[in-house]
Amino acid sequence: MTAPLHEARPAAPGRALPDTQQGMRRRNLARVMHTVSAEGPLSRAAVASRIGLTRAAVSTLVDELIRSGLLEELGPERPGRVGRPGSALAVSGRGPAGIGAEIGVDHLAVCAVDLRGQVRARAVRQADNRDRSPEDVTADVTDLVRQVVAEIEGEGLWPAGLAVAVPGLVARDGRTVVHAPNLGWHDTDLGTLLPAHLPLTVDNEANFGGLAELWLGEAAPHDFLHVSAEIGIGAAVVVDGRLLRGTRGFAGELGHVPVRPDGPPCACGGQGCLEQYAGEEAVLRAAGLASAGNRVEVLADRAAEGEETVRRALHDAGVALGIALTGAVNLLDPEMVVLGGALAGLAPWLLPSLRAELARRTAGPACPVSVSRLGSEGPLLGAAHSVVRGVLDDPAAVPAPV
Amino acid sequence: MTAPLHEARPAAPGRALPDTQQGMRRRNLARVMHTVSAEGPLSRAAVASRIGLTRAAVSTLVDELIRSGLLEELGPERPGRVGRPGSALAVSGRGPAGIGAEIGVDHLAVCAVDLRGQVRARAVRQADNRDRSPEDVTADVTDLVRQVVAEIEGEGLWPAGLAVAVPGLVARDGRTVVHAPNLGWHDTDLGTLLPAHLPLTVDNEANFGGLAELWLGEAAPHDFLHVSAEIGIGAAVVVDGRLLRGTRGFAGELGHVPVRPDGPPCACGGQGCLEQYAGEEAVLRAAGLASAGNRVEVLADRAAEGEETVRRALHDAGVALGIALTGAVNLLDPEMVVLGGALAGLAPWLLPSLRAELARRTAGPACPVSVSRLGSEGPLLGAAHSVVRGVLDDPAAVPAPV
DNA sequence: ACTATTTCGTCATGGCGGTTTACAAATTAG
DNA sequence: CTAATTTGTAAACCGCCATGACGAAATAGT
Repeated sequence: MTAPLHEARPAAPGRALPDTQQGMRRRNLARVMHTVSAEGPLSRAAVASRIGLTRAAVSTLVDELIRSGLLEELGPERPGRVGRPGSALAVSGRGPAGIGAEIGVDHLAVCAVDLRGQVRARAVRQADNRDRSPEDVTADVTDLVRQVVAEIEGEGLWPAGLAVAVPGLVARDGRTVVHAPNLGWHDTDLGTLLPAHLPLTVDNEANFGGLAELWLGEAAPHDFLHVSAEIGIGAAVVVDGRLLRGTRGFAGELGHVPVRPDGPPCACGGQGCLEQYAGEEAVLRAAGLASAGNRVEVLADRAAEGEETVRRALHDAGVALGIALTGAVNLLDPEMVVLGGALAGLAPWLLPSLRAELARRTAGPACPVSVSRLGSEGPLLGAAHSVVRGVLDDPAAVPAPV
Repeated sequence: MTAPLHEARPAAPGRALPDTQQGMRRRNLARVMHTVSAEGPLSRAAVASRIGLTRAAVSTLVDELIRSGLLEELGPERPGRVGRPGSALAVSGRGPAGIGAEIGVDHLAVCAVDLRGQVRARAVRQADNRDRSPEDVTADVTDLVRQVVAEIEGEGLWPAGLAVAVPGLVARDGRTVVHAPNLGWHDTDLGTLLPAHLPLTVDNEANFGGLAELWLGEAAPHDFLHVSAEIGIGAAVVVDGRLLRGTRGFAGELGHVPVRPDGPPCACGGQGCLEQYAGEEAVLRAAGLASAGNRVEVLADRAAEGEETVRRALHDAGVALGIALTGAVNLLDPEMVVLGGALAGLAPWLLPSLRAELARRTAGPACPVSVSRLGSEGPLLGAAHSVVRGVLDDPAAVPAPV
């Protein structure tokens, strides 16, 4: 069946379904799953009042979901209030699981997440993937996926799909890596390289990081800008709970927003792009650490040690980020800005100047800036969860356990 | 019933309706209306195949819509093909109409648009509204609305709602003008000042201009940035056919995107905002026309006459716009950028430098920039049409003709 | 001209989905 | 121990779309 499902862009549950009775049924199944998933164990009556259907209707929906193994009956609730206690329903800890994978420049990671959102298995492999061929790298990924799948199958779980986060631009087809400079990949169709028996989604790691923040973040606002800097500087734009992808899938390229129009030239053809001031390479150079193969982690260490050059470099990067974000905030009026990925670790030294710059340039209250607690785990978790969301969004489309 | 309807943000027809049979019916009514409205006269069978329902189902839907006066039967189609010819259905030229109003700094305008999208009546009043009290201005608007309504009532039309475009920031409640510098209005609730018997929507004129482009524009893409400059420089961000409003309703403030971070100070608290380079006042000053009460029209005249200072001023404004738009395009990856409002008239002198700047700073093909043919009519038409869209989006909610 | 074919619109029937109503079960309040 | 409250389910009902059959109105072929 490999129903197209979601393409990692759920959040508007099943709007594609036809407006027929069957479509209605499917949407209502989805609403039950979402409600139970989001608000913990709930009785049928509680679900009914939340989604606006009658108890009787919810009963039949729940029966169907229990029969397909997506929901579980936990037994009677603790009374507390007057009246017959309900029977608590929870999302099943067995059944379909989402497989997430991350292809980083120096590591590969795969994990499995069940419908409850728990990570049930993971596998990591350190390797310098710069300039390795896509074939080699995907072979390793396939290997890790196999390990993880074998591990969860012992626990009554089976893979419902695979989502892969890559450090680069991905076409809107959700399969093709258009350009991944740090890997040296161009127009690479991962659909032909990865296991064909699993529904596949490929997306930018910044996008998956943003989705992770949307689904798992503490503040978890509905409209925000998630900024991360692994390769270049990417932003995930979340509007009304949906990820903004852009016509070609290239939205969120914060790294090439002009900060000083007469600044140093950039590979993109422009001048004074944000990346020239706050990109990994630029900051390392400004901090005097460009020589060795140093990476972001080193910056945090040196800054913590109080090294003045490093602190100044990060301060300046914060200013540049503040300028670029002022533009973005004026354009999008988000609820907040979240710093994720490598930027989260550098936040203590970036935030003061960043916040100051943003506040200075804004009339009225400035847009709040917070730091993601997911850190570098974001993209991997977001990928795995996107598969899970796909199941919640259309439970009826889940293929049989076999 | 004054159902909340739409708040001028339709496009995702009726997603608010409950997933029950009645909601399904209402959504299907809406789909029939949209289809007939968008694709001209159509037979029941043609509608059925387009929206994926059976002919029988569409028949009952159409019957209901004809009974409520929203659809009309035009009679048998010209045969042409084999088989019995269908009976052409069209949106009714009588019935509910949308009333749009525009409050400009130097004029008021009101118009009525029928379900077919035709302008059926209009009324304009020239008046300098700077620093007139909201009470006085809205009294005039109410007067014009009354004129227009009287005019259309003779033709079997009746007003289904009023939408007002204002030159300023509007809160998300769709009634309150938070800040309209050129009018001198602050936190003004128009809901208490305008006729209470009509469902009211208030929005930024840039937003309505963008919606007009979406609904009436030639290219009519689904994802674009509509830039206009009446007061300040505003942009309407349209994503996936929906207007992006932002958390507080302040999205699209392109005028305060930093262009040169160390540039001249701006009233917003920032420095080097786009408005300091491409805003009306800035351009007039650079063109040496600041002294008199000159406005945008004068610029176009002088530029057409070949006046060098004016041309240089517009060239420079184009460069600044190009820089700001580079940031926006990188962030949003729109299908295109559309210049509207006063900018449309100045396009011949702005476009060359704007396009060059955008192309220079973009890797790969640059985002196309086009000029709206709606010009200064955009906001008014967008407002009126937003009411019409509201009717198409939920035909069942239309109150009785009385 | 006449028949076969195609397509349109409608009607009767049926299935499906949620609602309504009623009721037994399980708890608290008094 | 009774009254009140809440839960979950079953039976009857209603609304909505699908199905299948039909007459109507056009074309295509002989």
